[in-house]
Amino acid sequence: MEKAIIETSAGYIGLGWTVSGLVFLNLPASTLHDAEMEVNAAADSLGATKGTAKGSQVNQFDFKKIECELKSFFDGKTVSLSFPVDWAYHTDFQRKVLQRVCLIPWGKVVSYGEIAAAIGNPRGARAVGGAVGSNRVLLVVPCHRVIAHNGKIGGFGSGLQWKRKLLKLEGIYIG
DNA sequence: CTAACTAAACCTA
DNA sequence: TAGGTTTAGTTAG
Repeated sequence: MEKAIIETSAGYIGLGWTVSGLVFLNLPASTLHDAEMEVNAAADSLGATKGTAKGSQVNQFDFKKIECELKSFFDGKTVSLSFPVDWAYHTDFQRKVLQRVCLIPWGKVVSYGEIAAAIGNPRGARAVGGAVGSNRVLLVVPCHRVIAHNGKIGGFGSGLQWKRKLLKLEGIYIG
């Protein structure tokens, strides 16, 4: 697995990917050191820290593009952030949910229940909550655009303040 | 209309 | 089996 860190106006973003696509993408950390720690922790938890050969030509992944879009995103610009993802570390159900979440356009929000209905489980809203909570590819899979059915913000594993901040970047205000 | 509480529903470890 | 980024229904104020 390849690893890298991208600097944006909001901080240092760590990410990891394979030939198949992105494996994880963290939220901005305030220091380069923190970002490195997070990247290593993420890679470790996936048990894929070994064999990070730098020599292998794994540039099917458009690094330049994601770097540009991430910087733009935190500068408040509208970007698609649609990149290939390596779903190998997710469950089938989680993949279904997350791929559906990927379809939510910039600046829009959807409820957990709507996602559940869209994948054929009208009563599985809570399961959807668990699935988006397992999302390792933040921003690329815009799980922050999934909120509760009554317009409330719902939850966010990495900290609710982040969810608010991300939505604010897209012009959405809650609470 | 809001707040509080309950039950139902579904996936993951 | 417990618990999570839920939701719909009921009841009280």
